[in-house]
Amino acid sequence: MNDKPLTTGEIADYCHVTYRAVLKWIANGKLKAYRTPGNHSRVKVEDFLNFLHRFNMPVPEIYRSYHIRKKVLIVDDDHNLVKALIRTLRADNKVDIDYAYDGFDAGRKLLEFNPDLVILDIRMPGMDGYEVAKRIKEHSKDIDVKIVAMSAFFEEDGKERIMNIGASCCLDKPFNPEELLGIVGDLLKLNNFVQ
Amino acid sequence: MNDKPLTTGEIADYCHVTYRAVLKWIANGKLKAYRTPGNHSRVKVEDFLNFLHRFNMPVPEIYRSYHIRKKVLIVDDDHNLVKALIRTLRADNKVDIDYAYDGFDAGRKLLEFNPDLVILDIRMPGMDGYEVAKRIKEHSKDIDVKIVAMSAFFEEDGKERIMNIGASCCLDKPFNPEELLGIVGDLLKLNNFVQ
DNA sequence: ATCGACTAGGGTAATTTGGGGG
DNA sequence: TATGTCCAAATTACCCTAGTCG
Repeated sequence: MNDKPLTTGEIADYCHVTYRAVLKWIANGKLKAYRTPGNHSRVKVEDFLNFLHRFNMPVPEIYRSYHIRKKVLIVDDDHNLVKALIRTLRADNKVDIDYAYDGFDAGRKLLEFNPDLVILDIRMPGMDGYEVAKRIKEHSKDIDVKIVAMSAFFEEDGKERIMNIGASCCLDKPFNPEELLGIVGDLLKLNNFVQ
Repeated sequence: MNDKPLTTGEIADYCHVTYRAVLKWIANGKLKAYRTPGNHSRVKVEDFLNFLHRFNMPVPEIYRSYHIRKKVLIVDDDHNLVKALIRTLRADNKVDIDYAYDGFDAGRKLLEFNPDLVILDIRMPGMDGYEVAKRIKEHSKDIDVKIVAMSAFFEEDGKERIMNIGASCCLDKPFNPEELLGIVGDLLKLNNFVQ
């Protein structure tokens, strides 16, 4: 499979427009791209496919079977629990994983790692989980990053509150591996290989 | 062969109307289209030809020999059987395939994938196969989506009932690959070109 | 370093969209 | 109800030259 970054011309061909239009898409932020030192644009296959998906555009034949490997970010201060989560997800081998032990790293990795789903501990020392969830949702207005809220103890209106912010579901600690994999697979639609 | 998506202007020329009329066709759902990020419409050749056929409009010279690839949707909760069906159909390589494991996805993909034929398991947990068949037929009043009913066990009046709803035929599980390919090829007239 | 092919960017033309009203 | 026409705003296409890529 070819995962070589695309030039504006190639994208123009795939989308049946001129490269001039593609440049505009990049310029106004609709299509994410980086630049070579010589100021030419390159687009990662992943970004291109996300773009196509967001605008309901047809996927080129060559990329039909390209499986975008989804990314999961784990945010929890409990190192052992993070390791357990990683073990569970890694055994399934369907997602790429990164983690953060505190709010700062969580914010950094949100941009750097650019996850599709965040497993978020609501109760962490020195960090308001609800606030973090809100930031994630703000950051991802048109990307739709899923949030799976976790906690050993939800205050009485906690679950409702976090769901209102935009979490997809709440899980109690300790977590059930099967349940977790089911939820993650479901949210990321990991079992569809067609289209 | 040219399979580049069409603009409203090109379609207007082919159909001898103004592009304004084409836009209306798209707006009221008669002609399926997608949009560029800049909100311009593009129509896949396949959708254009379906449209022409449905309204008995003449096919432009250039597309006379264009072969529309038919689409088959498999609806069954048995993952292994779905895989077996996909293998069988894929080996024949005459149709595009998608599948759904439950009623929700079946409904979604009916609209999204827009199949020409549905292979439908009548007996699925949490879903009334007859009801699903009825919905498919309602949805496709002027598209005529074919239904191939499948079941490991038809109740005594089951076959009659599903045929009355509009299924084209009934198959027992396990299925016979040759028979399936024969039926699918027959129903979709896979050896004909666009007239 | 040279070459052919491609890309960036500006300016301008052509096309598309949406609304409103024949 | 469907289509043709007029309008302004937006998007895309086409022209050019300079610069980059491989």
